[in-house]
Amino acid sequence: MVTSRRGSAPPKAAEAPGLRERNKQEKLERIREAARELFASKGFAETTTREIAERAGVGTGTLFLYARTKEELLMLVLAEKVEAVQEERFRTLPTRAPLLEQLLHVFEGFFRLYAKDPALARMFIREALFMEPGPAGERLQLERAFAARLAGLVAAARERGEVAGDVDLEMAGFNFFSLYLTTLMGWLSGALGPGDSWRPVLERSFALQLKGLGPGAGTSGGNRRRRS
Amino acid sequence: MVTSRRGSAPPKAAEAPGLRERNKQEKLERIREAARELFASKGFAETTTREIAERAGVGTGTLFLYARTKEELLMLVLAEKVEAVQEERFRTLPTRAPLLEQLLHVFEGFFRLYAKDPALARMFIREALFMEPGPAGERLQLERAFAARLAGLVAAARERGEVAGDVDLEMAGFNFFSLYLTTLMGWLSGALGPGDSWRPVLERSFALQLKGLGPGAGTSGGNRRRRS
DNA sequence: GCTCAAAAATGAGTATGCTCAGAAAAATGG
DNA sequence: CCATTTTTCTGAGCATACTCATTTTTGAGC
Repeated sequence: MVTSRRGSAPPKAAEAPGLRERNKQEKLERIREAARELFASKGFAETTTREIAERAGVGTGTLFLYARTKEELLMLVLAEKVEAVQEERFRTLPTRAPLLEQLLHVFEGFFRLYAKDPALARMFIREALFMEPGPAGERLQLERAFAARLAGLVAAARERGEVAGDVDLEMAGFNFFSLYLTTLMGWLSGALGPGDSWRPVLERSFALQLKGLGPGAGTSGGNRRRRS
Repeated sequence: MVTSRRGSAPPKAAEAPGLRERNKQEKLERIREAARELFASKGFAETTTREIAERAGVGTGTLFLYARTKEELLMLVLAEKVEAVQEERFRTLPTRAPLLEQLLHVFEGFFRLYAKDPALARMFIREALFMEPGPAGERLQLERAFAARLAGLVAAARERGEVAGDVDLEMAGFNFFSLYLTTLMGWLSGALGPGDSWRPVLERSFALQLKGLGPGAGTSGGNRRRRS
């Protein structure tokens, strides 16, 4: 038998970290942390990749083994948090509340996250929307999965009788996602007026999607106005 | 009075080209043309600013007096065309057709334009959405103006009785713009399946916005289904 | 025409994202 | 324990977007 100096942990196939893999994970974490700190303190454009490498204690070239571009470093930093927020929001969903309220509950999480550093968030959204898909088409998967979850909310609302039986669930999910995304971009660009709140805008946008434009609809939202 | 050598054209305040202004316009046009040709033949990333400068017959530094960044060169090339398409589409609007048809008429123009070079179009949309506003906030103005025109279409439809009297016109314009934008981005990213058509997607998305989700709505689109 | 101030153009220089040939480190095998 | 192969790391170097001190051009007053 080969002498293994620290015999305590023979590598098992199922969960064999292996020195190599462990080092890689550690390095990735150091890079992530360095990027997070620098982006937060100096901003994205003002941070150089060399700084990040130095702070993470790796060579400048090494950085680009873990992220193909500077923008991917930003993804590394934020994608994690976005996913966490998504999970948390669906976990704490008020399952008995009306659809509109549920949707606002979900999206509020994202707005709150992005509010912490709107400039950085803006860069992140820009990248998330337009990044070239890697070997696997990761980027699209995430959006699709999210739209599907929204469709799930609509499906549940249909069960409750809040929604007509013949609506296309996938399309409904897509539409809500779309309205959210555009509102978010406008908000991050300061187009809603500086410091203005996203909430009433998103709420009215969603309400209009729920109610529709047709003259047949009418009373769903509450206040109707006189025809001129 | 000052001696003006070619006395035929004393500079008038209203429309005084002036040698300076004329040269500037000419140079801008040369730059625009050079950028257009190179972007079209080699792609955006593969084209260097030096190439554009050389082809336009100006110094490399001069380029950045006319466009602050390489991306603004792309705006220079495409914004013009987008505006032209917008005008043309509203001019040829089928004023008696239903709202859905009118909307598709307008947006078809954009999709057709972008279809000529989807990769370039993608870069353009990316820039148009996320460019820092210059001294004046040009970028936002354009989108607002466009959304306002859409709101105008909805207003006209309301006159015709196609749309309920109590809908928020501005919000309706915003929602249609939003649905268009997201569909466009998905299409340009190839998320609708490669070579797939944008039309049915956009049509269904708009139809859902017109009809709404509520169980009260029903008959607007035509075919209604029984509740299960 | 000549002089001079203002505007515009220039291209050598700078900063920085990213590459790649070679070095170092880890696994593998005897 | 050493030899060999495979994987990972590295930083000098490259490409190129953009800057800025200097030069050139324009137009007005005399």
